[in-house]
Amino acid sequence: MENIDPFIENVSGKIKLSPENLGNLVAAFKLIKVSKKQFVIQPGFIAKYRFYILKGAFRAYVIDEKGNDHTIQFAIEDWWISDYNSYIYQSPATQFVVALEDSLVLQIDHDTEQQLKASSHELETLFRIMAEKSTAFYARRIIANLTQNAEQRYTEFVEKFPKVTQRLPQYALASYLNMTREFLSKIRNDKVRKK
Amino acid sequence: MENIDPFIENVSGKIKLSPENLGNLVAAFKLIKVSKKQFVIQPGFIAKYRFYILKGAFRAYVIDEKGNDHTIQFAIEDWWISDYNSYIYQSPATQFVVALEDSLVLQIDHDTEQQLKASSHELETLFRIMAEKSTAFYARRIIANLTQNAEQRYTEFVEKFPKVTQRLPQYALASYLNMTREFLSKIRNDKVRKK
DNA sequence: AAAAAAAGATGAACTATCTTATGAAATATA
DNA sequence: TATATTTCATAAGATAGTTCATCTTTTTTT
Repeated sequence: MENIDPFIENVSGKIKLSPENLGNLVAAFKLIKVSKKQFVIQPGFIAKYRFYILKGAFRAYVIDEKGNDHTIQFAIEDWWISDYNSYIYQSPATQFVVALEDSLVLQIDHDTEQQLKASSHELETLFRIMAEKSTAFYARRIIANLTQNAEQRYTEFVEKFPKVTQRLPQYALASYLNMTREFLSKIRNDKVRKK
Repeated sequence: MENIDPFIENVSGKIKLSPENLGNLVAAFKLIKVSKKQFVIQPGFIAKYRFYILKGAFRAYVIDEKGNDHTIQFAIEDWWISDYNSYIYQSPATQFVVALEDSLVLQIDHDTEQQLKASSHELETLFRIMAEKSTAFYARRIIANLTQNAEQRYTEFVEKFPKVTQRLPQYALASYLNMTREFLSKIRNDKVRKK
């Protein structure tokens, strides 16, 4: 069996669960191997699961009319990922979610999550806290997009998520930061020259 | 006493509460009059409250280094507003939240909300649902910003929120849509000419 | 109702970022 | 390990969106 300690720690950092609730929570997740380039969510299909990453890296993105892709979310170890509009409303996804590396994830399906939340106040609280943190995280991203120029967004991202930066293809990071890959390439090079 | 039926309906649309919980919920809110141009949240201070708007309109915004302001959120009747990073983490706000009209709001403070959520599984569920919806809403805004150009963002906003559009100063809408007031003015005028 | 202040329109000059194209480097695959 | 594929770098030309400055209209204040 795989080591799920990081998951336990992640959850415990949000709320202290009773042994029973923790047991039920863990039991609700299924351990899944996802190989590189494999999709776990695709547009048109309902996102049945949300994923906790034990090992590996994922990218969620949409493709616009012109065929350009735009990264909505990254996730490496100890992050969660899904297409939340699809998952929460159980409506067709608009995003692709793909593994960037051979990965190992804990998967929970929407129905099971609902039962879990209904079964225990404590577990409901856990998911409430997770949702609140997501809201706050997205709000910060919106503010960054509104107030910063391309170079500032890049610099801030690297500072905040150095580990993520190293494992991402540059074109994916560029599309997350709302700029072209060419422009990100230029920014990085200008930075090096300045030094 | 003011009519709070819209609030009851808003909550009931998210979850069916027991009479007792509904009573406790309502009791936790305080009815407040806010006059036009009055601030309910300011940078540097902790956002102690979140607000439900019974009547009126609000705008949340940040001011960047250059002195330009950027609208993070609007709210009219039956919307919630706060600086969520500040409210959730009880850390200093970065946003201003100001009344655009003479308004009437229901206000709940952070401590009371925590007690409420702790006191009842059902109420915890309510706030979990609210947080999930906020997450999904913000995700859609991020996607719109990544995938659409200025005119498309404007057109979509007007379609989605016609009532909000009518009550907002144009400069505030421009800054929400991540463009200058001059450019929004041009877009609107180009649209009129096309017809 | 007049005066002052704020909001919106307009246009010309400017610039941050994009587009297109091409070659080099790195990575994946046969 | 050779070949194919993907990613990254670079640069010139194009453009969506900004900046600045002025004028008109609307709203607020006196």
